[in-house]
Amino acid sequence: MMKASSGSAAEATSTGKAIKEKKQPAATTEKPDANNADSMFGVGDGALTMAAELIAYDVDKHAQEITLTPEGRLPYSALTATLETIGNESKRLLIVRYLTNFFRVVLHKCPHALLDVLYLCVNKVAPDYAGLELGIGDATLITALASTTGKKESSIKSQYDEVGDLGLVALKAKSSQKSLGSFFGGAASAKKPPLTCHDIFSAFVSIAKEEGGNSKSRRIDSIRKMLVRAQNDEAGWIVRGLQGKLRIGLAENSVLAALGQACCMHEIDMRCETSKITGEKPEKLDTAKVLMPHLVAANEAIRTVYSECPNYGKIVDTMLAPVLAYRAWRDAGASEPPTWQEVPGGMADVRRLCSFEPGVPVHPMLSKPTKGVQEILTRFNAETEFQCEYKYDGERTQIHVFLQKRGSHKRKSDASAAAPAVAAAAPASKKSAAAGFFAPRASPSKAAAAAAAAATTATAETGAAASETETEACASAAAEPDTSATYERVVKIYSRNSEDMTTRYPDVTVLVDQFLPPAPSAPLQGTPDSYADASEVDDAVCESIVIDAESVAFDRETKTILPFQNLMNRKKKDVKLEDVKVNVCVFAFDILYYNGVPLLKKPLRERREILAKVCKEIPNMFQLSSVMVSREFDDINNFLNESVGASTEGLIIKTLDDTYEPSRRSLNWLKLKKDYIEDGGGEGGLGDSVDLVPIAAWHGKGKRTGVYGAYLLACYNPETESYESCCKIGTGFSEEVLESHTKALQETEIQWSGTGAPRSYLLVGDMLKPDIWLEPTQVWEVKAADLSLSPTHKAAIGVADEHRGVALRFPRFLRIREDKKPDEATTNAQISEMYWGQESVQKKDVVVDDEDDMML
DNA sequence: TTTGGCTGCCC
DNA sequence: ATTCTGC
DNA sequence: GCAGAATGGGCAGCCAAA
Repeated sequence: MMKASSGSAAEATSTGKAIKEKKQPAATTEKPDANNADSMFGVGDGALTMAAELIAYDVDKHAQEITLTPEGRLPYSALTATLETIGNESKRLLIVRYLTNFFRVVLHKCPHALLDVLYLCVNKVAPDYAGLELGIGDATLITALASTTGKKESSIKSQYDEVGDLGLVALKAKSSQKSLGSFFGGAASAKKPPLTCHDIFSAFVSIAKEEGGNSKSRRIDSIRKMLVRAQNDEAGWIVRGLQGKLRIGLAENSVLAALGQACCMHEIDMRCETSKITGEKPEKLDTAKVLMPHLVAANEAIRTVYSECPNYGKIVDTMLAPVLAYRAWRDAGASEPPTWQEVPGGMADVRRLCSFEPGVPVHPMLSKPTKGVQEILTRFNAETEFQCEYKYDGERTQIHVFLQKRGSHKRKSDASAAAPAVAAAAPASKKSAAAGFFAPRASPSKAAAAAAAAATTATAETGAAASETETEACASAAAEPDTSATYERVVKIYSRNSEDMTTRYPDVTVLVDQFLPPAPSAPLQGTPDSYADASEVDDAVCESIVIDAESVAFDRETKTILPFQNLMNRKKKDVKLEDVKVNVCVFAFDILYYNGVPLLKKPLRERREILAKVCKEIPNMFQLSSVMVSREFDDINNFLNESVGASTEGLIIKTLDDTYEPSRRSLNWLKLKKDYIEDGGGEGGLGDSVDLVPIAAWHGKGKRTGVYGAYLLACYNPETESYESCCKIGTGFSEEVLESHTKALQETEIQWSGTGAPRSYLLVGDMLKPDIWLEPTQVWEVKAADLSLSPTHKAAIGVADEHRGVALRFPRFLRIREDKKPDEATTNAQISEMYWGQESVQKKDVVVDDEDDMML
């Protein structure tokens, strides 16, 4: 697995293979599993095999093949070897199994490296809500590679175009330099100690934290240092890691599956090991059939935990607490009786200790597209009740409100790392603490305290960088009422991708006090674990709440919804209430938490009822989303039309009995937009379909290497007989179509090495720098959701707007219009009309209207 | 001081 | 965002 | 039907070059 290839060419090919290749149509022995989603969770056919293979895997043997550094660090090469193996595999079950077994080895050999490894696998540097990002893109990497190898940036770029993978470019550059015995990876580096996972992750974190003057060059220096120390194929993985995409068919969901299974297996292994000491007889889990339910449960647990507590540091600390306690006990010579089993944590406790709390964003429910009203009706049988709801075109906003001790703001790194230990020492039932009676605290034994310390140390060593910027959930303050303290209600706002947007919405933050019941002066006593129904919900006082909503740019004068673009014009950093120029109306559509009670497992029907009960609508500022319940085709169709008339995108369809548990199915809602509808008939407003001409192209990357990955499209201006750029397009192509387009259009390439467009009849903004230019020959039918005034594109410039052209939003390829010549493409005038014809765009100035008429 | 490239993050 | 693809 | 990986327009913020 870790065979070091000596030849540089072999190294290059090695990573090259990690790009998924098209599967040969050759006979496969394994039949495709129709129900593969389930087998991912360990329920299908392949799952038994998976379990059996996990049992058969000799963790200890593989652990011995890895040599830790003298400091006890895990070599980076151990990870890259696994990534390499995964990259050569396309079966998801196998990918997950490889990673699972690697995690098991890490847990066995070097548990404190798990967090580093996890972060490197998911290509993150901190939890999403911590607001720490690498700040490295392709351009920076190209500069870094050029400076490391002494090559020109243009040469790196053209190699990138050719091989479609910057990681591969790094490897090639390295090997060519190696033969010259210079810069990177020369003889000198052979003496250096190997890179460790900790080295790489720490470097990533420090790159992310770099800011201010010369920060770019400092980042590049860091990258160069890593690349110089890299051996074999490591440079490729470093580069891919910095790109933020490993591109080996392994992303967050698979990593979570592997984490769950690995922890499950490790606990089983550990129980076997310790049973010899304690004399206990562990449950036999040595057959696939017996093991499988445990794997399924572990999978489910980790998925749920991560969706409610998206913080790997906290999860790992919690999972490892008993393990580390055991090791501490074992390493201490086992003179005292074992108490590590009392340490809370591991699979048994992780759900409880890492559960949903205000202050940490939950993964939001998402929706998937449907083709029309009929599809919705056929999808739901007659018993399934559902609601239709406007789909507002704004920004997803998850609003958290919770009580916090005054002045306790954010906890610092030490508290963050220690959080699991603190949580562990707290009573299991929140209720007993909140009730204010004598809280039976499990007074932590010596070993438990030691374990807590060990867990903290592990994080401090390996994960401090990540933890430091993490904001802890502060709602736990409510569990320990402090009579001397005063409390304030804190508001946090998170985006669809769990980014902290609080500072962007001072207006929404202030709004909270207007639509919510007043805050209690101290934490509520005796809050229930759950509500039997909405009537039990206290709407007199609101201590805490989490609301799911869409914030939409709103004109309070005309009381109309403004286009998405207006919302994006708002300032984003350090926004003061007075700075707000573009007003917002918050359309709330769900409630996930109220006064200490999680509502995720309540059906939508009840959540909606509670939401309506506790939130007071403030017209044009805070409203509940428009909802309609009916299963009549005409009703739904009318509601869809009405929604479009109200400047929204369409409808979201939600079943009334479903819960809010994104770990189970994050795409449980359906969306219905006009432009999804496959009409067949005329274009008549059912989404915008236009016929445009490809006039330039870009080389594809990754799985599109070797074909053009994106094209520049233009509309036709009959007056000037020129083509005006309207959008780029990069989706809607099957692989076959990508091939044929490349083949056909390569013939029409215009040789050109100058700047700007090669022909006067190609009107394209300076910002766009296509790889190649094309003579206008084809017409493509393209679908879009919307049109917008563009800073980059030129379509209908001087017609739709004096200075700006029109561009398409969400463009996708439909088909070639064989029947049309380029000069029969959609015209600039038509594009202008379509732009101004949109509901959300009001033409206020009648004079402009007249001018348009005169021009025609 | 202004401009423009790059990046991340909304959709 | 949308779309395609392998499993 | 999931998960992953291709790709879109366009905004503010940041930093470096002009």
